[in-house]
Amino acid sequence: MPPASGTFLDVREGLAAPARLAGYRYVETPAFEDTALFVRGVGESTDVVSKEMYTFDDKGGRSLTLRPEGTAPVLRAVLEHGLHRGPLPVKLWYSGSFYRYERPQAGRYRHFSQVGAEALGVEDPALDAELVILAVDGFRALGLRGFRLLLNSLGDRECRPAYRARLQEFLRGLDLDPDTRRRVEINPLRVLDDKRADVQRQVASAPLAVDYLCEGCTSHHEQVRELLAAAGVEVEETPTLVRGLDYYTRTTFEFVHDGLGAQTAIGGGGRYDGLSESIGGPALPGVGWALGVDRVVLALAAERAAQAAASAAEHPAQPPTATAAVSVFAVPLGDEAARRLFAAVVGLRRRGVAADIAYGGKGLKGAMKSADRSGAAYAVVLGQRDLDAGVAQVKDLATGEQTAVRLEALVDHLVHQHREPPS
RNA sequence: GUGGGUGUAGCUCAGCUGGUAGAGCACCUGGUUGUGGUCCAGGUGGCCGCGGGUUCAAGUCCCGUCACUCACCCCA
Repeated sequence: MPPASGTFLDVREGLAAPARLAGYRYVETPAFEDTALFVRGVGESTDVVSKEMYTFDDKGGRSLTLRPEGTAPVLRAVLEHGLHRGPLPVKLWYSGSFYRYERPQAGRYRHFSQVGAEALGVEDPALDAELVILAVDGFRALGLRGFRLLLNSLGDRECRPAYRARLQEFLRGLDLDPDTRRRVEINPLRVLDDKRADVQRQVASAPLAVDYLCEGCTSHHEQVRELLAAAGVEVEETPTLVRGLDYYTRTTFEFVHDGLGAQTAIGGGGRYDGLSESIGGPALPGVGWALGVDRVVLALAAERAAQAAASAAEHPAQPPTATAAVSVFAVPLGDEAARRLFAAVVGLRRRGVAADIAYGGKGLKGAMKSADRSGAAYAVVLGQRDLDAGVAQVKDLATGEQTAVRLEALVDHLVHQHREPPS
């Protein structure tokens, strides 16, 4: 709801802007997909698939699922429409709502919003680096400061099996609860990601993926790091970083922030070279990220609150800032004036000037109050007296200064004023 | 799926050991028959989340239920 929705929109556009500049093109996929896409793509052993999906049967008996993430749908759409047969890489971005059936809490909603970007068809570490840089630039452009980038490599189909077996062996020797023991068998890497202190203590000495990477993965990871360093992006190597979706290989990263309550991630992603095959497509490497719009909004709010608290210590409380929705607000007195000003407002809008008018035959005082609340720079008052004189009163709401402007020249005058706003 | 907290005016909240609903802000009107912000006066606005129970009497006590919220697991 406004006014927060304004920030929401800014964040959504701010996160997408760098990707657009980098040649990513917009893709829009359906809000729901065949359930099997997520089961096979995201992975049956993940929490997302095993307990967090909004799944239902449609009237034709098909099992559908409200999308819990964006990568599998984008890849599905690319394969279905043959974009991977055109020039590579295929670079796409998206923005929209995603759904996960979980108990909501601060920063975690059942219906949330993400902006995502994917680069498909080329296995080049420069794409991994490009994407990370685009996300960092998006955050920075929005004014976000207190975020960190965690980076890891999970290996590929060549080296991951050996690591997985070694890790499994280690985890089986620990004292873990039944749920976690089950996870050791299905998806051992994710046990490393457990936040609980006693689990963390036990896995502190676990074997790490970095130590088991094959030559190809080591080289890929090294190149990503070098490119990020060259771009001035600070990285925290985090060997225990494992993401909750099964399709990641090699590069894995997460952006974290402290202002989200119990949540920390404001975005994440990585490489997913096997995903295409697992959903029945050809071999098609890919890398991408998803950034949480709601979470970035919260992170920005947390930073602003911290800043306000800091400056409140030095300065007295500042008045709430009115959001300027329009720059001109028309105040008509009587039917004839209302017709004339309505036409003027329409004319202003058509020439790119944000304008509004008092509706409902409000009295002068009430209409002026509306003008004030609207945040407009100018009010235009028109009554019978002015009509008789062939003018309208243009009032600068900041200074209170008021000048008569001939009616024929009113729109031109305001357009001009709008381009050269009062100091 | 598990645990805690909260549901009263548009918003933020008060309402004591049960006695029939309040404040501030917002909104509207007037003070000013053609001028906003400040000030003053007045006004609109409540199935007290919903259902049941106890009682002469329930916003208040009891049971159930729903919603919201925070946290766990996990994730954006």
